Amino acid sequence: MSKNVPRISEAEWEVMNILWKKSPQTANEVILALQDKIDWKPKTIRTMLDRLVQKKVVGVNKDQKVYTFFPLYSQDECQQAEAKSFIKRIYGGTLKSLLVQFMEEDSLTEEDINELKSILENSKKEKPATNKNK
Amino acid sequence: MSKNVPRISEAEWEVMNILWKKSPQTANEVILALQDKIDWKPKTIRTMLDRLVQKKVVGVNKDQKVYTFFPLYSQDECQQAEAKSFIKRIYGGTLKSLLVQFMEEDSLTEEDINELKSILENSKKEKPATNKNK
DNA sequence: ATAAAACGATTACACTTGTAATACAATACT
DNA sequence: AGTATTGTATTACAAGTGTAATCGTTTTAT
Repeated sequence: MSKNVPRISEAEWEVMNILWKKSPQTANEVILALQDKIDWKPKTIRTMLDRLVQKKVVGVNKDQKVYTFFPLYSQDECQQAEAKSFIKRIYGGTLKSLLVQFMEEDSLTEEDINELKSILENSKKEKPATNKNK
Repeated sequence: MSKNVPRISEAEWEVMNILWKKSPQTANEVILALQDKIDWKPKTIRTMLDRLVQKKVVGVNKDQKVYTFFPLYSQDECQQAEAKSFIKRIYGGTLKSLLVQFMEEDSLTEEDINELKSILENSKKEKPATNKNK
């Protein structure tokens, strides 16, 4: 069903990733969490938060003196949305070609490969009747 | 060694995809090729081409009366660059998690899965000493 | 109670992107 | 040769993004 997630900019993703790890969080907590990861001024992070709220990707709780923020979409939903459009744009729609490329470039270790294989194995999907349209 | 590819915007990718399919091409050829795919005015496509030239992602041959355009980077290089940054941003760097998600969402058919598996199988990479750092 | 510090709201500003239109030059048609 | 057409160059313009700073208001520490 995937409601359509508003678009999240590159910089905004950094903030979302923090909020998905734990929420709700105050602006300051987010700022601290991002501190070592990215070199942004606190005000900048605050701006990102405000924009995410405007976009309605993040909610605010204004009940306490200090606001807390929390995601309004699951990380999965958002990743899903991005991945779909990304793969379509860059790879003409097939996950396969992405994987092929990673393989060819050998950016995957033997171990990665095994892990991926086992993921695929374990997908003996038990959905005989769950025909969820195309 | 992957020179660093300039950033290609979403709309620009459409144009690049056309040029990678065949090149060089005149602006008009590109316009025709995109015609059914996207609803852009010819002028718009022309703008994209010009911007790609500015960014030095596309080259121009001005020797004939009508210019022809051609990519300055391989499709692989560009996909690589995008995929890397994308996966990092969205999936915290692991291709695995992307795959897992596609699996879970069962957006993959039984056949897709088999195909992916065989890709992984066939990667009995013969590179015993090519230890390419982490 | 004041002063300092933190928080929240508003404003800034340049660059990129999507989406063209206008102006000028070269070609092509009549 | 003159006019229509096509190609190229320049310009436009609003929305989105990266990256904050300023201005009040509320807390907090002295």
